[in-house]
Amino acid sequence: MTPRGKQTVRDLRRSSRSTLLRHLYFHGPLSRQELGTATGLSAGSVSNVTGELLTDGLIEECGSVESDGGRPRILLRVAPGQAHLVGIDIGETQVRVTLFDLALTELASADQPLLAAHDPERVVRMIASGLDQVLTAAGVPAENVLGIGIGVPGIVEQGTGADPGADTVVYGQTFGWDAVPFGRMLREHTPLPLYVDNGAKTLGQAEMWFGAGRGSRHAVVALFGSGVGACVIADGVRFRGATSSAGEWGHTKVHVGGRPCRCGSRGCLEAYVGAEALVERWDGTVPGTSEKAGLAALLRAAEDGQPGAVALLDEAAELLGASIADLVNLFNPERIVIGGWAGLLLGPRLLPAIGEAATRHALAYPRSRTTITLSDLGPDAVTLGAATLPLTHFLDSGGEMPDHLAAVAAV
Amino acid sequence: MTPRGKQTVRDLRRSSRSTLLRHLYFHGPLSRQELGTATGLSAGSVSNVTGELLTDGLIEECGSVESDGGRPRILLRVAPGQAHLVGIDIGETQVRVTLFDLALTELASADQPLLAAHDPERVVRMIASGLDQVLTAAGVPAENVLGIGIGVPGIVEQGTGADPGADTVVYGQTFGWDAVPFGRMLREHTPLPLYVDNGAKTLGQAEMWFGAGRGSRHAVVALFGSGVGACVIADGVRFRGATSSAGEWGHTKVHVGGRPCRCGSRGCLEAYVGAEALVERWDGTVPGTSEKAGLAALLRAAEDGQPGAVALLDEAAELLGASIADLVNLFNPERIVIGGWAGLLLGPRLLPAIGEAATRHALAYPRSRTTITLSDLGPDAVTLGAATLPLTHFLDSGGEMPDHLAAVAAV
DNA sequence: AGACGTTAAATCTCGGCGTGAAGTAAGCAG
DNA sequence: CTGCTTACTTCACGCCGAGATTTAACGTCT
Repeated sequence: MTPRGKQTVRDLRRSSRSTLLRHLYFHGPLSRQELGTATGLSAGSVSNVTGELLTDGLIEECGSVESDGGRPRILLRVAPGQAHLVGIDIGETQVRVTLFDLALTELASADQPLLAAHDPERVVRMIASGLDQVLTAAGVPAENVLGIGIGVPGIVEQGTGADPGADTVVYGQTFGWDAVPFGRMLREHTPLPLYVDNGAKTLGQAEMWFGAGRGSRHAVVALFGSGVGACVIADGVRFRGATSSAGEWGHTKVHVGGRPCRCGSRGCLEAYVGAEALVERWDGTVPGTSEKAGLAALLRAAEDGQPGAVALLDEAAELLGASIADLVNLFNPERIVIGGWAGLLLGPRLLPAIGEAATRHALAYPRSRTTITLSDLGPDAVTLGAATLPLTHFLDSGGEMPDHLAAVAAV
Repeated sequence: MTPRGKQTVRDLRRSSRSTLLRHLYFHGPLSRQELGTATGLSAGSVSNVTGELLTDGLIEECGSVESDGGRPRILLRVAPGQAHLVGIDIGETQVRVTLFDLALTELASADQPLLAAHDPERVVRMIASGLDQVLTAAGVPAENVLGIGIGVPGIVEQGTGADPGADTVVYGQTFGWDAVPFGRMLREHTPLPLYVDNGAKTLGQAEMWFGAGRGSRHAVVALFGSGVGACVIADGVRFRGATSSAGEWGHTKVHVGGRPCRCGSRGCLEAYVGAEALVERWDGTVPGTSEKAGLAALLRAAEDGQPGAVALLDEAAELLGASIADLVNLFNPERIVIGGWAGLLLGPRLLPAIGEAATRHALAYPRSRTTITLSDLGPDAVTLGAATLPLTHFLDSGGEMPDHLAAVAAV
């Protein structure tokens, strides 16, 4: 059933390198000693592997800590400037390209407005020029970039071949993208490794690494914006499903046959509590026109005690709670994180009611093992999460520098 | 984020053994040659490892196939009688204990009726006596049994220690079991390795190994009986969630605030389409009394064109389709298998309508990648699926014979 | 200052692994 | 019986991690 590939003795080394690199990355500077006890590797192997990583320049010594009378421990850490990462957020209104170092501190950013036209070719050109901008701004040569992570709207079908990023196909209903060969188009502009995923999913990744999901292995990051989405993490890994489209929470039904939804079905969660739907139901605004202002107005009205607004938000909390209860029943997560701009805006007011509704609607046992919290990440989380895609690959491979260097040089 | 443990060079051998054993198990008799090309191992290693497995008695030679003029290929297969497995189904009305050989052919079975009293202590004693019965009936010594897989109703919290099966705790609302230390109680009667899981989940396992889920890596087995449950398989592995209770599909909402459900919430799927609910809505029968007959009567009435019955079944198909659409959106499976006794009974009539409703309610892209089929397993699938639990462990470990032999001998 | 104890890290030996090449076994055709 | 083809086995090699041993780097005590 689960055919794990064969392994040679060299894979052991890769695995050791990966384990040590990962541990150093997430648990700060550590001595070889601590590294050994933490990872279970013998002191000899730690010495051996760290020596290799040191000569590769992937890690570096950084000070020492005295030990009770003996030789001091030398601390090791991942060398942050040895390699770089690019995270890209293709949003509804702009394309944002950010360059990070290995420690994911931001080095340079380039925003480009994306008004009416969402022509794929145009977006790709904007990415290419943004890439140029951030690299020259930070003075980082392209061959130092481990890879480019991109968060796009819509469903992303991952490639499977030797260059999977270049085979990525995007189905973005909001952009009118239907089976756009996004990876292939990008590949014509850059030889760097490409990692494309849904923007909500990269946001979820950021939340798991640096936000409210930190420390949990099973979580659902619920994203509440114009639409509603979710990113499911199972056992520390994003749940993708057969074609990477798992987690489309917004079109789960809360009232079968109820309000019509833009997806063509009726009674979807999004048709009730998506920001677009809420604003429309509140003041009849035409969809798409300044949702953020409309939602803020709805929130102010509710805080002023206006009955219609209060009722609308109460209903939203009830439905969100019930639908979160579905997530609890189906995924049994340790934690549910509510994010997205609408979630951040309404969260402080709605969270207690949502939690209470979830308790009423979910099975008692899994609900008791779940906490529901608000996201605590800023607006740049999508690019950050996108950058974790190549970073994950880097750590998994034990710090393998991609062999695109030659390709970059050749271009 | 994903700390994979360290590995020593000996783990390689375990991995190779597991790969070969697995491949032989699922892809029938094969020659060493074919085994090598299929698994990617070199011919030398295949010879080496198969030699080891042969002397361990785990595999055996079985005939040969001529090759075009050259030395004939010697076929290898897993030795079916070398070890045995026990699968147990704790149902609403009986406890069934079945002994299998390694090829999962049934050797002996013992049924014991379980009427009103579902006292855990009594159930454990019935298991112990059933175990004795099947072992003596088949003449298999206890130390030949690799382990005991048990499907129980309710939520199962897996243990984590050195003897995880013995730390299993069961929360079975239908049986009135609240945090029953089921594993510990069983451990007092047998030293054999224990593997406990929810009965619906073991049924799902059986479906994936031998039923309609065969060949898919991402699937949802939807179980439709008195209640409604599901078993989610992601990438060939059962999706457990944080506390093994993932997949509680029956209490997802189809109409928030709708019909009251026995779980305490309202509008759950189970409150509309569970067999108990259907029968009650059809003829007002008190819950629990001969649901199967009631459901069959409902089906006959619908086939006779009785409007109430037709409407009820049409609504059930619509709701099931909508809720299956939720599963498609959230889990993005390749296949959805509808099983359970009620599913088998109503399936032939409802399947077209369910599929059509699912298409209307799910997102187009993931829906187009999913097929919805009926289960094709018999009523003994729960024990079969339960037996796959120790079998999976056996294959994963590369054919490790548990060291409980000493313990068995000592008892 | 120098010897000593203590702890950290490097080095070395050892058994074990899978690969790939070379060698052997087992059938068939002429 | 010879030669050919194919299946399998054996073996040298490079590499791995564990564990023991050695070296390094400090504080402290005399």
